[in-house]
Amino acid sequence: MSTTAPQAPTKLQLLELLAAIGTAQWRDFAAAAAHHGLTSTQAKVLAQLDRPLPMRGLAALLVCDASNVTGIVDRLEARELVRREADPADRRVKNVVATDAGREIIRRVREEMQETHGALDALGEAESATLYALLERLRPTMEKDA
Amino acid sequence: MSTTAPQAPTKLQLLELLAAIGTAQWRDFAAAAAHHGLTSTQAKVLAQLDRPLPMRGLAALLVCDASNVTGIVDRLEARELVRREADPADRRVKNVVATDAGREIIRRVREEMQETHGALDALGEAESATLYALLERLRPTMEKDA
DNA sequence: CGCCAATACTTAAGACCGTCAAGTAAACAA
DNA sequence: TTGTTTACTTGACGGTCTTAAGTATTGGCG
Repeated sequence: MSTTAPQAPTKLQLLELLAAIGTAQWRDFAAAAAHHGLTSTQAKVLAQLDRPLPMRGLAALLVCDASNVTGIVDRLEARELVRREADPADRRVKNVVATDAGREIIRRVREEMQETHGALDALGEAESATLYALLERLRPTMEKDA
Repeated sequence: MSTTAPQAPTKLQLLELLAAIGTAQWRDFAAAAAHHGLTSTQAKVLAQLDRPLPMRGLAALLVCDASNVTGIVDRLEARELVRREADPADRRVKNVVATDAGREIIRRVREEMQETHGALDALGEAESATLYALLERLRPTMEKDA
């Protein structure tokens, strides 16, 4: 009953494995960020800023209170990694934009991550594709809130 | 060129997907913990206490400084979810033990997690097995530190 | 044995993250 | 205009985490 197919794991085992992978990934991210003097939260914010985003939008992406974002952006702005720009259409809104320095630093963090996670290189192309497809199926359900 | 096999994802795509899944999982865990008045850190500690562990051991598992553990255990102990017991063999050591209440509360958190992540139920048995095997292969490399 | 280094834990100070409650300013609608 | 909603900030408070210093115990070594 188990020639080619691996043993079927219990749901709990799978859950725990997923958690282990998740925390390992998070630790690597935090380490890479720290290496550049950023907290993981700061790096996470910077990672969203491919395009300008209002404070409110950032809060939504981070799933946290808007007042929290104020402080994080304050600290990033103090280091010139980010800029607040007035929105011409609505003067209540402040759009957060990554500076060149900001883009550069997050690029490096990602690079370092990618380097570290060369772990993925251990997978062949077919395996990568399979993993990707499976995770892609999990995603929508997991990102719905409880 | 894509009859049965899915498209091969770039390493970056896979990395981002893995991150997305990781943070979704973490959010669910935090939410379940909060539902029982625990921070995610506290829940994480409680989750380790299947068996008694010295403070030092906890710090190692959490990959953080020992002084940090003192505070976390203080708060858990104040709520009677955990107890410090003197180690008979080495009087410097304090073993942390989950109380019945502690075991019960973490059981419920897990249950709620498992409930939420009924997302995994969407996978068939064979798919679960494949996913498990793939993640299991990633694990050792990812858990090595940078 | 007596001394000294290593180990386990705690304490205190300081930074950051996160929440809630309250406040300001602008937009918008009746 | 008046009142409501929306975007953001501020302040207070608790939790997490680090670093540096301090206490107690262990264990090695002359």
